[in-house]
Amino acid sequence: MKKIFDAVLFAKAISDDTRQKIMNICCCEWCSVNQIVDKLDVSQPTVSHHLAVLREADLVTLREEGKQTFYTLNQDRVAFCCGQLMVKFAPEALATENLLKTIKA
Amino acid sequence: MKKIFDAVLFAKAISDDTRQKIMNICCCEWCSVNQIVDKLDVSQPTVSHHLAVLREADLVTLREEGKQTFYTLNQDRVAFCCGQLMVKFAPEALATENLLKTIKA
DNA sequence: TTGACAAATAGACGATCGTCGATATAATAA
DNA sequence: TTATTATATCGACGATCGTCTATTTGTCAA
Repeated sequence: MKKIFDAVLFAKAISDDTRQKIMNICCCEWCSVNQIVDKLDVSQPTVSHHLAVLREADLVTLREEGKQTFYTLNQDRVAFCCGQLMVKFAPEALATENLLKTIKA
Repeated sequence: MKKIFDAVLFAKAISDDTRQKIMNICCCEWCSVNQIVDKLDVSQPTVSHHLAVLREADLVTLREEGKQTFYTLNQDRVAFCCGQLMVKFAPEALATENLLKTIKA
């Protein structure tokens, strides 16, 4: 369980096209590994590998159910990481100030 | 001039430790290449290479002055890209809704 | 014009990464 | 039990990446 924010780890986790496709697929719903495989042009081991990377960055949540494992994107974590990026690399941008306001409010 | 947002290109650009260090160094000020080199433990060509990557993603702005070239982080671009990431990968998160509100306002 | 300095580019090398097929693990069904 | 299905792990391979040294390009000063 790595709660702490690591900007490089987060960036690396989302810096691959296949991984971003997986993130989109299970963005707003729970998907089994095979369901994800069916929607992509890569092998099942490749999908499992990418899910492991996303898991490592706490970007997906999983739920085991019998033989199957269902994944869904951890949207709150994504939003949190993006917010941290903004604070770190865009401290003077308007959008960042607004973001901080809504957090404090 | 690539104004369009490419989530993978952005993620790849910021997914390296040295590059993030450079981003921090020239976050809120203009720095020459040598000034950046002096604050890091890598060679000048390496810094130039990383600056080219950041330039490719429109994450830095440069100003040439005589022999020197000054770089500064494009904070607005960083904020924009992070916002796009949130819209794409955290559409249902509260922080994203707030972000969109402040943009429309 | 020559020399010094700043930055970019070229080419090479090792490390990391994305992908695969093969296999292991684990749960269910027959 | 045995067979089947779902997923994870292993080991290998080629591609990409980060770094270096050497060199080039461009600017200014003597």
